[in-house]
Amino acid sequence: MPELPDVEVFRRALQKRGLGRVVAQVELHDATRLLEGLRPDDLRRALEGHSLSATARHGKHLFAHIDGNGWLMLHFGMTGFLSYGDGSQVEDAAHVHLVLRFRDGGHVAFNNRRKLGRIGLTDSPEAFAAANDLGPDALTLDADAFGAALDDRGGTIKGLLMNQELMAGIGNIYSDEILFQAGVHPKTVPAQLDPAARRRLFNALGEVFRQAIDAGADPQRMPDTFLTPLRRQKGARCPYCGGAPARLTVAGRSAWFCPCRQPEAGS
DNA sequence: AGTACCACCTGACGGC
DNA sequence: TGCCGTCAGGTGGTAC
Repeated sequence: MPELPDVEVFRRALQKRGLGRVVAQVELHDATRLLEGLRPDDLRRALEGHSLSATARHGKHLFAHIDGNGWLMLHFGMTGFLSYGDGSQVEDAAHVHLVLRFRDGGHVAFNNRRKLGRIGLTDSPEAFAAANDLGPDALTLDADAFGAALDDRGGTIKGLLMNQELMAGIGNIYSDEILFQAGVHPKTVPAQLDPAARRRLFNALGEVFRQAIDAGADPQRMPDTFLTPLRRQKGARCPYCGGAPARLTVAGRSAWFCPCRQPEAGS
């Protein structure tokens, strides 16, 4: 799930349900891999007795400000999400690796089935982004900065969009959706895209993310012009031209696209 | 600079 | 039903 829109939906939920609540207890389960260097005690010391006082997001990373004590960082990998409860009972506990139990009796749980996510502490989201070579959040780019990011770039536009050092937040699913809406083939060489195509991509990025966030990042609630809900669906048809979506491997990932809406450059 | 492949994990799904 | 291969929305290392 977790690309920029998904994480933004998680952030809004945390903002609504976590803000101002005091963490009484930090519970870790089989979380060594997720902590990576951080000791369980560091996390407990940072959080216990403190309230969550703000939320932030940079690309696919979610941050929660710990009142007077730095920031908690969560990265969701391919399978992570947050769940909430008013009581002590944690849903799907087998895949929950971190629980923040609030003083008021409720909790928030970090569910991460495949354990490909990360839990960390940082001085600030900005410091974290800088230390981890993350480019600007994809939703904060303006058209000029986006266009310039394509200059002198080889490889594929799909690979470029997913490069977190250039812009943070776009992953496999949404790179396909942005390319589909913009009518650009995933293997196009970035430097060869003309200004009009760059403008279409920039606009598609903003529109796709805005609409996906509005849909709660749930494919079933996305506009019927979206390709995302049609992935891997037998007999699916392109909502624009009726053609059959196809699959290719691009930049090592599975790319879905519409061959008639997104013709290969030069063809 | 960019890609290919492997690794990390735990499933879900399709074919036989 | 069971077994097996393949694939999965992320990222990091290494090799080319």
